[in-house]
Amino acid sequence: MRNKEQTYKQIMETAFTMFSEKGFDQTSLTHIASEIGISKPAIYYYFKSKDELIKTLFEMIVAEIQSITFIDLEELDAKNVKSILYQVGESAILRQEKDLKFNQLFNHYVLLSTRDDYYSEQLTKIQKDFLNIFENILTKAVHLNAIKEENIVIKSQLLALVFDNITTFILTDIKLDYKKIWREAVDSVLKGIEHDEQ
Amino acid sequence: MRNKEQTYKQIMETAFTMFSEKGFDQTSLTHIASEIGISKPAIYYYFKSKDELIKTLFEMIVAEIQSITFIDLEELDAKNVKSILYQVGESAILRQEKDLKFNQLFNHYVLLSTRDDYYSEQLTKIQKDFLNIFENILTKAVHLNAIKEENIVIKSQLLALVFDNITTFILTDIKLDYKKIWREAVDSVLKGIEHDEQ
Amino acid sequence: MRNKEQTYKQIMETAFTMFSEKGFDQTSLTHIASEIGISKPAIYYYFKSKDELIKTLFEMIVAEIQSITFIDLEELDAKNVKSILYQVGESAILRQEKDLKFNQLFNHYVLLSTRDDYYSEQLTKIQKDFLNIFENILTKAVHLNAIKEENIVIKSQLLALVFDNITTFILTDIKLDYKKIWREAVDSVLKGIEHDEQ
Amino acid sequence: MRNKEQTYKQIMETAFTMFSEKGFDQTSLTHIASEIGISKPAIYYYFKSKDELIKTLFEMIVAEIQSITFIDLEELDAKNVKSILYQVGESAILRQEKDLKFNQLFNHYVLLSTRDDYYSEQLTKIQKDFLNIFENILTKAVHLNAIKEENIVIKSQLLALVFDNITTFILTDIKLDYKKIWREAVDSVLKGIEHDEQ
DNA sequence: GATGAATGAGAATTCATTCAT
DNA sequence: GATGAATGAATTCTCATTCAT
Repeated sequence: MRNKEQTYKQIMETAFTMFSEKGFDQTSLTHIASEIGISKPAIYYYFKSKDELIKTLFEMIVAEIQSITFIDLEELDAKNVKSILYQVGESAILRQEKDLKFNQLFNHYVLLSTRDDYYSEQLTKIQKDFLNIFENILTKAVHLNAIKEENIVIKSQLLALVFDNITTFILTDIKLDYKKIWREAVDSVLKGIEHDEQ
Repeated sequence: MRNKEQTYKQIMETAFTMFSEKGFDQTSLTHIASEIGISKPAIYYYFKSKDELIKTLFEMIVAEIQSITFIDLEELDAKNVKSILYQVGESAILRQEKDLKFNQLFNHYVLLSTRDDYYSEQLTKIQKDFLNIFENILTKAVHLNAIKEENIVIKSQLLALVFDNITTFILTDIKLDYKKIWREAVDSVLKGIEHDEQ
Repeated sequence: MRNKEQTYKQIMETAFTMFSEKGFDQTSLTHIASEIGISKPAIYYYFKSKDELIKTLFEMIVAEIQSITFIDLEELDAKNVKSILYQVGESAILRQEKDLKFNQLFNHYVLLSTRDDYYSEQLTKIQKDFLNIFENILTKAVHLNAIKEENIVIKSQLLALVFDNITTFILTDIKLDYKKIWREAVDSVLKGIEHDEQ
Repeated sequence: MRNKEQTYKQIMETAFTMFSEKGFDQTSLTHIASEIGISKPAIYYYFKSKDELIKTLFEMIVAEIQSITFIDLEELDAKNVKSILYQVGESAILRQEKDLKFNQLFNHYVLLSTRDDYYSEQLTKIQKDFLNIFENILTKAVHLNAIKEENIVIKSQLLALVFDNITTFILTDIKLDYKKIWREAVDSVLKGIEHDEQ
């Protein structure tokens, strides 16, 4: 009741958890408020509407995704292409296994995007950025002479699809060795286009 | 509209369309009934509750998925492993591009599964079946001496993930050459483990 | 619970009374429903929204006003101009004294019209019709040679204003002899323009 | 904005405008506060409650009405009865055309009076004062031998009703020549009871 | 087979009001 | 003098569900 920042944070965190677990429609502000132990109108003090809360949370998530998937291409050199690629996937797998809620919530936004243009546009942007990451890595690798310029657009899209779906599969009850699968993906895709010294 | 079977069918079809477009929570029985031009209680004549309608629809979808993804391993021989794999993906891509609603609705069930054990269990089964398809193909290919026995479990899981995510990506606004991506996936995965005569 | 027409009528009547007594904002659907002894959603079965209930009631009132203020000009002849005018006012005064709620509710619509174009337009129409009634009577009287053609537009507007405000004043606690006032208005206005035989 | 008096004035002025435009129920303290640029609780520093703000504003209006409708009977003499009466109406019409908000707000209090005895009593008093003004003028005119003592109570009430409704009609979209109507009213009412020299 | 009429529960939102600071 | 933070109560409205007919 005293600390503004704290209440705000609590709302965001509780919303994050509840939305990720039950979706937007099944999570009422009454639920959120009573979970935190505040009154419903208190939420309205911080957010103009439920939609605004959902949107604010989305922006937070987007920012986080962008910071997480950021890769410094400067680090890339002829020798470490593969290990960088391994690492990108492995760190995502690790994070996802630790914070299942994150991707879960993200999926709710994906469905929300089918009925709301704002989310639809934003998500398309994110997905494109995401595809670009792998294309940029492979393109740079070509310039570095680490791999041959062969079908690299398609190959990078393939990697992106695998990467993306691994994080989704982790949400299911199916326990696979996702790290190995990712390494296999990287290996398979690069096999044959790596230069000899690699 | 008088005919029992017909009304039932109409309810199922309308539910299919509306659920896929707006999700379960955003589709009320009132909407469905008025879309068909029947009264709301009429739905209760055919389905005990909204949940039961959702479940019945799910069972229909599951049956359809199983019939669609069925592959007759008998057809497989040493020479056509790759083309069979190509075909599996391509026919799925074709179908999906024609009937976006199907996968869209499936995604709603995926999210529903996070808060309902019944769906969670069913979906896990489906995903496992799905993983098995590719494992069975590759295993058979090994027996047929078409490919070497090298990491084939992981490889088949990799193919399954790509296959699965292609159908999901088709739903987004991002237009990629999914057929090429799938061929690349098959090629990459089999590269190096194919026997010479292949 | 059984009779559709009855429930509808009850809602309309209760809304009529409560709206006229407390205005639209201070009358909640909960109030109306509990006054009738039905549930709140029952009202929604008959009216799409509170606004629609308000509008339906308005249309009823407008129809009633039109039927009440209708005057058959055919009845008018050179001898009865004054007595017809007396009668118009007296019957309105009588009705208003019997059904205070009616004009009270009408006043709420007048205020509503300041924030809703629909009501604003409708009310302007009604007021104009109303002004026309007196103009038509006086014009006809001129044709009948009952009165001289002298300032009759202004005179008819004057009568309309008096007529209108009498019904409003009746709502207040001030008891005046409204019939006498109305007769005085008619007499004053016609004085000097009546033809000799009148 | 720092100054106590000034903030008080701003609240009163903003309340005046907003209440007159949207009525009491549709004007929230939040609206008023944000319009002024102060916090909602600040209003509570000056007024115990919303009701008190409404009441204070009412008292201000009543005072203004009384000052506006005050007529110095001393000015009246046998020659200027009509011109004084013309003037009373014309200045009211002029003022009203300039400040529509005033009468609009007054109307809100009229409706409020139907559910609140305080306003009901106050308004009755005002209306009576108002009726008295015209009665006093005509009575004085009789004493001055300007007009005959004939039905002057009813006549003065008639004038009051016309006067009152003119200011109300100005609020509607109907543009009439209110000055002419008023003159017609005065002329009609006095016609026949004026003394010859008049 | 189907519906008209109705309901209880619960949703988002707004408001006047309070109080520690 | 003024406000940030919060609340209880109320509002409109929607929904899944029921049941007599």
